[in-house]
Amino acid sequence: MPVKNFDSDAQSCVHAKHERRKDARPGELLAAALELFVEKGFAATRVEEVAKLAGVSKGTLFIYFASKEELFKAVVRENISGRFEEWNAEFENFQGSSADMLRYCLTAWWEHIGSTKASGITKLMMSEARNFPELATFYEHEVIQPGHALIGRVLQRGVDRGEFRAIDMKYGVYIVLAPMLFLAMWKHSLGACCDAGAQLVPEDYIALQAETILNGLSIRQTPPPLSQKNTAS
Amino acid sequence: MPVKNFDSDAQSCVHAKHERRKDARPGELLAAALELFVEKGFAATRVEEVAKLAGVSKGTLFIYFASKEELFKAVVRENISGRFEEWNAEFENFQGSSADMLRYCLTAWWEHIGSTKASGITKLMMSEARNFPELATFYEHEVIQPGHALIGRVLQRGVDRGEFRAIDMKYGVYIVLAPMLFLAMWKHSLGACCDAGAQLVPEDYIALQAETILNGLSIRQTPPPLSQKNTAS
Amino acid sequence: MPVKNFDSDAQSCVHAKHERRKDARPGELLAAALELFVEKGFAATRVEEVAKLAGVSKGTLFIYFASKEELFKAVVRENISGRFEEWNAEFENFQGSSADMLRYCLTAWWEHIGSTKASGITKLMMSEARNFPELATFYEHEVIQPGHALIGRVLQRGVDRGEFRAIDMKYGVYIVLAPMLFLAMWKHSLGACCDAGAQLVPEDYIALQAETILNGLSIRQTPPPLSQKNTAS
Amino acid sequence: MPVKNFDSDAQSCVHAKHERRKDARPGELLAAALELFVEKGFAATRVEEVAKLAGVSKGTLFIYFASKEELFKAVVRENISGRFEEWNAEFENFQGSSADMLRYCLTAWWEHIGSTKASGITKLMMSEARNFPELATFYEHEVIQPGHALIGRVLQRGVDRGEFRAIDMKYGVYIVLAPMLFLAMWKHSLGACCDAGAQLVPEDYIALQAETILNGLSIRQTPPPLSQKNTAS
DNA sequence: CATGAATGAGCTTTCATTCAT
DNA sequence: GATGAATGAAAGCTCATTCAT
Repeated sequence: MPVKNFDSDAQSCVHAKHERRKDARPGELLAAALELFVEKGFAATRVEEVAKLAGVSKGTLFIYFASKEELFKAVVRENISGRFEEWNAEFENFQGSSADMLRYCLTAWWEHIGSTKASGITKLMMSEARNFPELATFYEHEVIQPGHALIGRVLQRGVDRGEFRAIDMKYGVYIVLAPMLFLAMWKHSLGACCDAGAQLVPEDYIALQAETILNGLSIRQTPPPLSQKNTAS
Repeated sequence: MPVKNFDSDAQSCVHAKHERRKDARPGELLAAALELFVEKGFAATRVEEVAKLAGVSKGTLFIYFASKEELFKAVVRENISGRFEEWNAEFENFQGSSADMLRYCLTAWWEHIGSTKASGITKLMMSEARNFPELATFYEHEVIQPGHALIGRVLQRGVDRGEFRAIDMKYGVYIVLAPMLFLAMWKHSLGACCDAGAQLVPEDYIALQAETILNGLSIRQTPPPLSQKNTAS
Repeated sequence: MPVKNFDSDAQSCVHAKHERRKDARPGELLAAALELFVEKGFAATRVEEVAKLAGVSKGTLFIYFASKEELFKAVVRENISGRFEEWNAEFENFQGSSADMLRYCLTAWWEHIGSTKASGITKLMMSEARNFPELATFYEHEVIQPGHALIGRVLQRGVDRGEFRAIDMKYGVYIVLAPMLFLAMWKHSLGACCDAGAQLVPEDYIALQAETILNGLSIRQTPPPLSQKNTAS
Repeated sequence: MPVKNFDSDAQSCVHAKHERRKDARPGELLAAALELFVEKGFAATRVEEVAKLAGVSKGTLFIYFASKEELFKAVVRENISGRFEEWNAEFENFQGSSADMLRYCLTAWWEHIGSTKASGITKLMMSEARNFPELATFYEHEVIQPGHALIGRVLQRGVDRGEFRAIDMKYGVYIVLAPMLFLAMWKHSLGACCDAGAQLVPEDYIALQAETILNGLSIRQTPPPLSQKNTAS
């Protein structure tokens, strides 16, 4: 994830009062801001805390970001750099069953997004979208639409190849997305501070979701009987 | 809605016009606070706005709630009042297939929680849990654990009756919960302010999730082949 | 002067912490702001000082004025309330020589403007006009133009009646205005802090200016010889 | 202009291109500072702007001036360098009528001070005198007292030679000074940003002031009758 | 010497909280 | 009880000043 580029070994050197590290600063600040914004929310995070976590003074932050709001926008943008081009290419080249493709999607998502700080953006957007409509629009174009499109293509491939049952794709994508996005949010909220969450192993969560989804998408020999309200006595 | 509990008997007192609904104040404040906290988050909501929305002055709010934090806690507590006793009773009395039971769960959840303001609590907890650990614990005991237990019983009933395949219940409950909780959060965040979200019809979303989950939990005649990494050429 | 309306006996009562004097506040704040802005300039005056001088807290100031800049604008506007209507009426009704009229102008100006806090506005505008173009335009319309017009009428009356010699009125008005405005500015700057200024008695200053101006405007029997450069002695 | 004194011999040093004019730096900084201080006032001028206008970095400014205040003081001191010795010499040598002498004073003042950046000092002192008492005292000794003395001598010469009427010199000097100093201030404040000011031609302004002052100082054949309040015409 | 990244005191502004009415 | 004027701690942001390079 982009943020990682910057953290590297910032801690390893002794900082003098006026050490110049101009090109490293923005990344360090963005990483610090991401962490705190995700943890405490935008409004409850003080710029001084961000600066402190990045190892600089309050004033320095404002050299690189004109305002707290600009910092927020930069955090979101920084962590959304188009990964979709790469993923779409992977989709084109994938050889294998659609079930495998879907499993790969989920695993890769966890590996590259879910388990990294980038997953914090999901929680951040959910928490702050309504306070930053401009960012919400940006996020919709940069993440939601490409994401839906990609998952839609994966599912459609399965349908086209007779591997998945036909579904309304508009809602179908959420079969895959909802469990993953919930995981991302859970991880950064209750999962980070309550017992129930502490015990959840993401890989196991994903494994069960994957098999259930695949089973759910499969074409059954005998469909389950349509239910009538409180049918059986 | 839980909040209503508070106002409910407010009508019964007959005073002069100007003093009417005096004991309804806390309920009105809680409703206003829920709405604004959900929309803007705790920190970004001003108590004056809450008071205004409730039709009282800022000072009045502090007569009923010692601080903004106490107001927040009251909002959460008030809106997760134990409905589980009732629901557990429904579970005991339910006559019908486990598939129907699960469908009923999802439908009832939407009707009583998802579509009401109470769903905002889910978003609130996700956004603020880490700032209110005490509340997170409370929420875990009052909502998460009973919720998991209830869903767990529903699924276990299906397994026990040979209707659902056996799964690790610790993760199994999320098969049902994740799509619903994601819907609740989405509705109050991006869904409330971006195009993609505007077009989502919750009932249709839930219907597809329900059938997919049931299909996913079903015992298949022929299980899908275990996948090897990039099996087919 | 408008400002005076407010100072009255503010000091005479004992202030409790939360005493309510809502309608008196703006005036007290404007008076305090005028004093400090004139003394130290806009930028060098801190809002907290203004509040303190007005006997309120920092926060209170912002209840009445949205920003420091709005406070500044209000100070200027407050002290410019149209006195010109009244003065123009006086002009119409004046019975007497134009010399007397001019003397009366200067005396009245000192009495109602020059000697009061309102004269500080002159210094304030001179110091800050270029930082507040919007206010400069406002001041031009509300003060400069009516002022020039009024003085112009007074002088023109004298010319028309054969009392004053004919002059280009565009520059003529400054014969009267310059000495008065200089006095106002001097009084609030060097005059307030240096020995030379301390000894200047405004009434005497004005008396001499008046007689010299009148003499200067008079129609001489024998005009002074046109000078050639460095005429022989 | 005084500032030039500083640069003057800067051309004589022959270095490499990049090092050229090294010793001109302070002069360039002072010129830049004068311009900005006059335009925006001391407090509202940022040292970075001054440095930029002088073509150097912020840090460089502090090599030459210990603080912003010191820079301000240097600007004032630099621009009021004693021209009075020269002017007093001119006074001694002047051959001609006192009227001519006075006309020459006004013309020369405009030429050497009024029309140059040095006139900005007048505005600067008026605006900031009370924030810099030390400078005010300095200014009083270096400018005000010599200036008053010089003008006083000119007027006294006229009186002594029977050319001007006798006046109290303490106030008499302002007959000459007030219109000129007002012009200087006007030019750098409202005159620089409002329509009324834009149309004022200084030479014409001075010409009319000169003739009116001379007329006003002249000994009249028939003095104007002492006015009684509202005397009938 | 010159630079400009970094600092942090200081200022404007906000807003939860108080309390006289 | 209800009000809303008043408070002041706290937060965002600025900018004179420093100093390693």
